[in-house]
Amino acid sequence: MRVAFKKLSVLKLYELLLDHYGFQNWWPVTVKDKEQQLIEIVLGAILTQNTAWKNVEIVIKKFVDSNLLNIEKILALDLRELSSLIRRAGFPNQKAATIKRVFQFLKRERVSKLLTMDCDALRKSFLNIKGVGFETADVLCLYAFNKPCFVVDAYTKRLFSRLALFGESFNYNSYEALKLAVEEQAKVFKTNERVMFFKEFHALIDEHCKRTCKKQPSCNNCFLKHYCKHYSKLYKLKH
DNA sequence: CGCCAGGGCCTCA
DNA sequence: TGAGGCCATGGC
Repeated sequence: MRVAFKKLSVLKLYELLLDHYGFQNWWPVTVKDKEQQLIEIVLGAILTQNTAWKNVEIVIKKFVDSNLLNIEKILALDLRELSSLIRRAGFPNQKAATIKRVFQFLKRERVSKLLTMDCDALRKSFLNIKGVGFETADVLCLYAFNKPCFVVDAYTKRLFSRLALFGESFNYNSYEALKLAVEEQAKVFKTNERVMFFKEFHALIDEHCKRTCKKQPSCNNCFLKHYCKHYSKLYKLKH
């Protein structure tokens, strides 16, 4: 017996995920005010670094309840206060320092100006901030500043690698290579559609990996198994 | 109790 | 330039 292994394209994968899980509407925010939403997203992006979102939510709620979603108010906290406030999200010392640096940057450069910048320039300026790596920079560009910017994370690497989405010799460990490959495929969209596509695609990938394509994957229940190189290899081993 | 979570930095080869 | 140690807390 052979497994029917069908190769997926990026856009086909997106369609399948969207059909299966529905619209995710990321990034999740809890406040209504647009300026505060941007601050909530920036905070969440830093707090969620290698941390379960559940813990981030609890910390964000503290900021909301204390009316702290404000650049000046966050900058007015000293490092020790900030660190203790975010303790539950892990790495409190590192993240407190990063939050300070990012909000100092937002204050100095002005959010209104940053919103008018193109994605590449904005991304580069975020990457200059210590504590902001590729993923966080891309999350800020895409979700906080609505720039057309695909976010790669550990889930993306894992899923694409298992699917062999770009073939078996592709370097799925390379952040930039994965990002560029997806952005290349997204050129068929207009800018606004592209932003929405990147937001949803990233959210859907994370949803699928949390539920099914875990470190120890639940391949038997996976609706993508017939498209998956990983599953087809498992299947061959068993038969 | 051990593993892992919506990473990033530093070091060292 | 990539692998490995470290940062910290909480859920399961």
